[in-house]
Amino acid sequence: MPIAAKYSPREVEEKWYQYWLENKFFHSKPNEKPSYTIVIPPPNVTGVLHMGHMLNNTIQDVLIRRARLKGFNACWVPGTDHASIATEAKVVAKLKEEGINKAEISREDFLKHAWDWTENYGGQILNQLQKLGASCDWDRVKFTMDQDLYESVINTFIDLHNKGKIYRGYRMVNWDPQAKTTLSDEELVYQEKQGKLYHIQYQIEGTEEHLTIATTRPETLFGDTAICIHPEDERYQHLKGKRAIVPVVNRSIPIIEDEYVDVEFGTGCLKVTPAHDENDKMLGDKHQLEVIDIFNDDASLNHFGMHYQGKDRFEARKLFAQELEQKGYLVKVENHINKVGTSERTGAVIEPKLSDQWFLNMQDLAKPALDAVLKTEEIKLFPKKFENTYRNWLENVRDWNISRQLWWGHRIPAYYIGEGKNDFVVAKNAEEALELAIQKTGNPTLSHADIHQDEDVLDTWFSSWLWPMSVFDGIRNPENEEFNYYYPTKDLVTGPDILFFWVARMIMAGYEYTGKKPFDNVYLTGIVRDKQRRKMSKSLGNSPDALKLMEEFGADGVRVGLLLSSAAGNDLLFDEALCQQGKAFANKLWNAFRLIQGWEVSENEMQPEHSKIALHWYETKLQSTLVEIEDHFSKYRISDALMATYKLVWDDFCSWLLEIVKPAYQQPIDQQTLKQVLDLLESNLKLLHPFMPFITEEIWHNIAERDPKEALVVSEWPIQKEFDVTFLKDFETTKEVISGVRNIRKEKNIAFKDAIDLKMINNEAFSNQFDGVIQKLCNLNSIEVVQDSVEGAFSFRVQANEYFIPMDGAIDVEAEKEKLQTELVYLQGFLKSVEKKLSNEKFVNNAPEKVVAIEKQKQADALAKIETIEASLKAL
RNA sequence: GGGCGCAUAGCUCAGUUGGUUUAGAGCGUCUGGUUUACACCCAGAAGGUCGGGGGUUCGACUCCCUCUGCGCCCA
Repeated sequence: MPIAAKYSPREVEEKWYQYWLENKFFHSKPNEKPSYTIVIPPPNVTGVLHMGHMLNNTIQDVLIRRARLKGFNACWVPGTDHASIATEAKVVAKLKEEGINKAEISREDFLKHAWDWTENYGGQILNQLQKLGASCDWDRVKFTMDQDLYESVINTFIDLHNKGKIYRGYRMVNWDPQAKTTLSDEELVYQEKQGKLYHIQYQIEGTEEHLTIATTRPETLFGDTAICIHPEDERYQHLKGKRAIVPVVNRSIPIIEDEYVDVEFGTGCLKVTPAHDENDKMLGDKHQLEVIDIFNDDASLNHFGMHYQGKDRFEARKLFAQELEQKGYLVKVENHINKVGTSERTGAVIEPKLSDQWFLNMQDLAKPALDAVLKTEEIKLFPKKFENTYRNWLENVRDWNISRQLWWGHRIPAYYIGEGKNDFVVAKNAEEALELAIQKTGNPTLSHADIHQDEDVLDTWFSSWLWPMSVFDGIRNPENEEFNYYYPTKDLVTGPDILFFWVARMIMAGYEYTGKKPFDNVYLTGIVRDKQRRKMSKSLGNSPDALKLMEEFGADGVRVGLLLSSAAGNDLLFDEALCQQGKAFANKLWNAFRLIQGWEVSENEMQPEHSKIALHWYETKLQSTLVEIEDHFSKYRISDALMATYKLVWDDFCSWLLEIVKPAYQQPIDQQTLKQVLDLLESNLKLLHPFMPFITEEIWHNIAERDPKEALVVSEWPIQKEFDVTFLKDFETTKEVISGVRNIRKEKNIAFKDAIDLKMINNEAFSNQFDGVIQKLCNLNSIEVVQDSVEGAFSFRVQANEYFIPMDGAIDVEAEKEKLQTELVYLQGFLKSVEKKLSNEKFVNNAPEKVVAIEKQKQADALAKIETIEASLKAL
């Protein structure tokens, strides 16, 4: 049956993915084999597949498919996370479009909408991963809000609370006034903004004197409760112990002294607003200042803002500055660039705000996580350079604010009984909470109506940090068979941007709950950027449509394209040309198969010598590449592993082996050679399968009819055998000879179809084992060993050997001489550098013997070559 | 402001404890080629004083210092 000259991925990919699914090849159950587990970094339910996912999941698929071939029980657990902030924002926006206001519906109704949304869009990204070829165990799909995972999160909260690690604190948090929720430090984006520095006069109480402060936020003046000066500031000694009057507000506030004040900045007088600035809060605590919160939840001013009540903070700033100016309090205004924290999700400027939040004490949790990576190296980061970043964060770790003022997520299992700070219990459900509440208060008449659950939910990371455990139900049932079998997992593949939010915290949770690491290796991928090094983003519109890419280049082509340029930890500059390269490679492989498949077989034909030795060579080459690939994989150098395979298949298999064994036009091939070539092709397919799963499976089944249990996806990785390095080297020399002939043919315009003769002076005593190969690839009548230079011939040299191609017609003696001269000059330069080393006594005495021997060998080789060239020059 | 990292061919990157390297790969560029597997191809070639300066060493792309330019993380 003739097959198409061009490989067309579309139907092939669809067909084989279905086949793999039908035969449950991706499904894993515990068995006697060693496990190889990867849990997917759960993409969030709002997402669609983008280039980052493509890269990340291609790498995971390569690892898991290779593990499967290597005889592990490979299990890749897919799933998604609920992304409370992002999802809630999307649902709120969608409801708004439908004319529904979140504030006007119940929590229950809102959650119904959120679940609808999740069911409609949440699985989308997983379907797209299938197009990429991801060999996840789809029977194991998990979602962070599934009942079992939900319970795991709640149990963890209760446990950590009982251990005293979770506490309720009144703290300054990053408040997003648009989403009306708290953000973690990690969800902030600092942006430089052009602002102004306002210099404002405060009257000193009981005098006609003034002091001047400088502030970027005049509107917070309504919350001022002190002025602070540096105790040693010469300029302000007279202010000590006095009080100042807040302009317009007319409140009297103390002037305090603290070394915290930077005398160089602004005027050296600092206004202190403990409710609205982290540093001011610290000063406030130290000096027992009053705390005046002047903002509503949406960052408009409350009644403390007097006549600005209800006005937004930015509008109030503008208007208040005008009022201060009119009333003569504003001394001057300077331009000032400051870094402002904004919300990663909504873009709103963050308002520091004091509020009641839940915190997790990180001190004890951090210790084992730090040791595991840096001391015992139980967990390895690839590339290693991220260890410093990791250390830096963990050594300066701060308590984790785990509450979010949202509805979509795991609701905090705290139930309040009264108004007091400690009037609450933490329990699994309302029933248990009531019991505990009765115990705690000693009041048996309490009913459900008397307790109410915290309105807030937990940070999404508080569920994903359990992911490697909770997907196997390891939190609720730590002794279950699956958890024991699959955990610890093997590799985690993710981006360095979530090293802290997620990776470090998973490690903490792992040690806290199992005493074991959650994974052995963490592979941190680069960020996919465009050719101009810009991050791919929706707003820039520079991200290609992943699905369209796969349509254009095939999933295999895109996978190869992404991997080719993704050295571990380096950002990947994405260029469609790379996918084109991947596609071309698929086509090359396809055509190699077409060639082999098209051969007529002759049962009588004997195997030619050149085929026999070439096959032996390729077997050896494959073995040496196997070692190389293994080494690359052990260091997570996936792109190098791919490149080694790429060159093996394209250069060694297609360009060398197939050209050698290829029968003459319309001639049949002998059975033995065909069989061996097919075997080797099959080995190639195994090596390629992790990178290009679809086309390899397609060719695999075209080679022979096979049962599902013989499918490539579940076959076996080639066995590593001993191999002869010298033999490989000899072939490399042979290639040089062939190149030499080809060069002469090209330079002298000798058509390939014209057979020529080759004569050689065999100074190096090369074996003639590859003569048949040279003869075939160069179209030679004969190869003859001679003692002296051949006159009237073109010549070239390989090492100290000299080769001649006798040709009728004039030889350009001058050109030959010039060529030889160039070679000679280079060799003499080389020789000189070697001899310089060897004549240096210190080198000879100090360098290891082996190194000296190498230099001596270089010297001898160079001398032999020079001799050859000089002889040739003389002969001319 | 504190910390970390990077700088090698036009581009993207290798170069593993200093010594088989007057430096490698892929892509791109250039030259030639339809020899029926593949022009998504074949055969070749050119291209780098390893960011600048200094030092250690018999020997430095590799180690140290410094300058310059980029990047990242934290505050």
